Amino acid sequence: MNLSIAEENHIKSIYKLQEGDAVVTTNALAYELDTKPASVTDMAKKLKEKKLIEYEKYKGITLSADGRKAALQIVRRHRLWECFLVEKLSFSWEEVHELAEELEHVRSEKLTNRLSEFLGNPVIDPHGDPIPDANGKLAKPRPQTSLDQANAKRLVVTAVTDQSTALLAFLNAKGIKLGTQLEIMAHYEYDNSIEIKVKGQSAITISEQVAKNIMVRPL
Amino acid sequence: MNLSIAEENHIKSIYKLQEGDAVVTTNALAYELDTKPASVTDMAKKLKEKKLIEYEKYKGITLSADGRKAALQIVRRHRLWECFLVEKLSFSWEEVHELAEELEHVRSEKLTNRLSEFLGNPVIDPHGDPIPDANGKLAKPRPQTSLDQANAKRLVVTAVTDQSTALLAFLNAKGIKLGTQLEIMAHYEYDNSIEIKVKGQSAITISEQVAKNIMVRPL
DNA sequence: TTTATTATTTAGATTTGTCTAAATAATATT
DNA sequence: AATATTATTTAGACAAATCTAAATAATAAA
Repeated sequence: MNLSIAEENHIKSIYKLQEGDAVVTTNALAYELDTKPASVTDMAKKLKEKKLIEYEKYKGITLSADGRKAALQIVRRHRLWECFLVEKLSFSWEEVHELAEELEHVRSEKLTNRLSEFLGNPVIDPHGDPIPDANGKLAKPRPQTSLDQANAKRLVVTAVTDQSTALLAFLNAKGIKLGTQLEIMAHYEYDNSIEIKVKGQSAITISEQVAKNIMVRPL
Repeated sequence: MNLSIAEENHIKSIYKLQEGDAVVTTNALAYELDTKPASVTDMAKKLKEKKLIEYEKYKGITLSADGRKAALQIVRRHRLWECFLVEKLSFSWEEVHELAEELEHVRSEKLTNRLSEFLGNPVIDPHGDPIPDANGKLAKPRPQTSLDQANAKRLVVTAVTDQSTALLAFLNAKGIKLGTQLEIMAHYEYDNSIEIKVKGQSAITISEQVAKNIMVRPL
């Protein structure tokens, strides 16, 4: 099955919005892809024709087994390129998403597998997201909670759920990245902000919104 | 100036066919791009509009200064990716062209420059072609002749002019690559075939057609 | 349960890049 | 120089991916 870039992008976004099994709505997908609902409807018909999604008028979209397989390949490529950019070309965390967005569309299995090997077959990308293997299998995620709900005192950053450039740049400025060790100093009930100490730095206070998007596990 | 993939491919092929200053014909370009002459005419109008080429009806095409600059950037990306694929991902000589053809369209200067740095700022690619630097400057090519016209006995392979998979696979099978040392044993007048000894191997005979596409310089 | 609101789809248009077939220009041949 | 051949362009069509505006379905509110 040879997918166009537009088709791949739709498949990938459906996968992202589905989060397991949820039905994806036309509007949500249009918003995610920065297009119009009418365009999504058009594409949905095409992808249904190709048996990559299940879709009935007005009933929303889910990936078929084939669609999920395709999505995992795209995600694999995306995350491997992110690793490459960060580890080999010294790009910072927040810069890599857009570039990986382009590189992911080079659909060569051989290239993908060689790249993976070159990187030491990593299983998580620089944002902490798991990288599907050549068969599309995801490493089972280690238990993690968002920082605002963590109860342990000493924690390690394992992922960031909002990958907007703004948040990633903020975290970068504060010296917070994957694997960074944190210590919770205080919770402020008033606005649910949290005071944390980043290992080797002085304490800072972060908003609830930021805390919600930082995933951690106990050290 | 933001070029589409189709526009970039046209620019690149014009650059390739121009070889310095020659005028490129509609038919030649169509053949090179595996499209139809009518399509080339359409694109020529568009590229002229964008001031990337000089073009008058029935008079053929040449690159403008801007067009040449754009072409050199594309060529730079293409050749850097070829280096990456061969040196870092252990692809063989003849496999990399198609992949680089896709990777070259990721138009990020930062990525290109970081990649170049990562590779040690190479000045020739795995086929022996020079890699333009960030300003589009080409290393001046060292004096070289095709193997069928060489007069020295002992030679080094510096480039291959026909990059068809067939030829590259042939050379690969015979253990001939960039930097390979050759010794000319005999010329056969009958069909202009040449007997050569590849360093460390027994002698082989190659056709005139092959010899014409292997560039060498005296050892 | 009507009515209002929101979500989704349809119909028809647009852009990009391509094509075929026909027309025209340039070049080669007699 | 007239004619034949080849190269190039034009005209009109098509597919992919998108859009806007209007129509319809689903859902929420009165």
